[in-house]
Amino acid sequence: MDVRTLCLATLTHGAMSGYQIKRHFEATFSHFFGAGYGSIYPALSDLAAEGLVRGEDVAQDGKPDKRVFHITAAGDTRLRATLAEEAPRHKVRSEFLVLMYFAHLLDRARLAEVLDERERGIEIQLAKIDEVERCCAGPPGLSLVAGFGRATLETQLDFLRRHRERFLDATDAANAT
Amino acid sequence: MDVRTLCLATLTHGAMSGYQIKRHFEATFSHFFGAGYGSIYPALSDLAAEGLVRGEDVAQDGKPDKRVFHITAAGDTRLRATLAEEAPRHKVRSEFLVLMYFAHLLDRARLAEVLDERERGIEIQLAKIDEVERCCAGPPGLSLVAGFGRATLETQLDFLRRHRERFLDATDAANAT
DNA sequence: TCGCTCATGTAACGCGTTACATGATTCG
DNA sequence: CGAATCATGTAACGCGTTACATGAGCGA
Repeated sequence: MDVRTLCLATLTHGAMSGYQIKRHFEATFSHFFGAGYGSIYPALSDLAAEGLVRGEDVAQDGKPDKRVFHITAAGDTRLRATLAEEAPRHKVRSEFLVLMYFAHLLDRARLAEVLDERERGIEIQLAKIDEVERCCAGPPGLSLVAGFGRATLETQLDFLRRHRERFLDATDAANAT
Repeated sequence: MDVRTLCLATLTHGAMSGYQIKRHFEATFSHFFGAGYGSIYPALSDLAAEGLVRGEDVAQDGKPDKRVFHITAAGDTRLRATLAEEAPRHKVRSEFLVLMYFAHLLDRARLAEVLDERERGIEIQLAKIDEVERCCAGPPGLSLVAGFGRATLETQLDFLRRHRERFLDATDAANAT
């Protein structure tokens, strides 16, 4: 599944501009999917060229014009077909865990720094999840996905905190700073 | 951090061929990092060209020759410098969660299928983690990373099982099959 | 004999990331 | 006055994924 499909799906919530879609991505599923303008704008152009979405320029006062896209009937049909066929993947690519695996090649201060950074990252994502659940309406899947993310992140944060000393000691065995 | 660095780091465990490195990746951290031959072999060639590793052809009986690589002093220096500087990322890209978020666009049978598949995937990864912890020696980071992975995956599996009905019902609200 | 494992690579392709380019308005 | 927000895009680059090409043993 690519950014194109995700944009198409997002537009089932209502008409939006590329900028708004990006904001929505960040607020709603930044913890499991990321996309930048460099992916979103071209995706929207492609979708429009295929007739799956249609865009209209809207003038705003005090703000730049925006191009608001809405999904077409053809787009809806295509979207459902795509979601029904595609085998969904779940990929994790953690350079953080690679570093933890090779902790014995790091010094203690560096390890502590990396650990702190990861904890902060998790906390930020948890805060975003709390916020989106509190303030925004969404499809039924929203609370499920938020719950999944919260459970995952809380478990990881808890693990990092409880084993902090073990992590830091992984460095001392082979590497006396 | 790219596959090059990961290969370099892996060679600190001892000399290995590209094929063996791939096997090692799969056994040890398939749950948080993936790499195919198309990345590994070129990475090894590059590293050799830079003098960070050195490879020797070894004849085997009953099996094809292999090119065994070992890390050089320059490689070790570069590796430690790289690991000390780089800001490690932790990325998740889950098409599965995207699908769950848009569950209302799916029918119940499809949702059940997707859920089952994800559960199976998690079970496979958990089995791999158990195996690598039982049978293989490794650096101190191994048990930490394995524990992190197990905690994460068990939480997710538990969440999927406990909320299965809620997931399946997310489809019925808007979409009576 | 069929298919799997061991073994090494290349080449094209797809896709996302990053940087760049531009510009009005609002808030501190 | 400077920074942030709103707003849209392009272009190059990097990197991983996939498919392809080849080939000898071994176990069912």
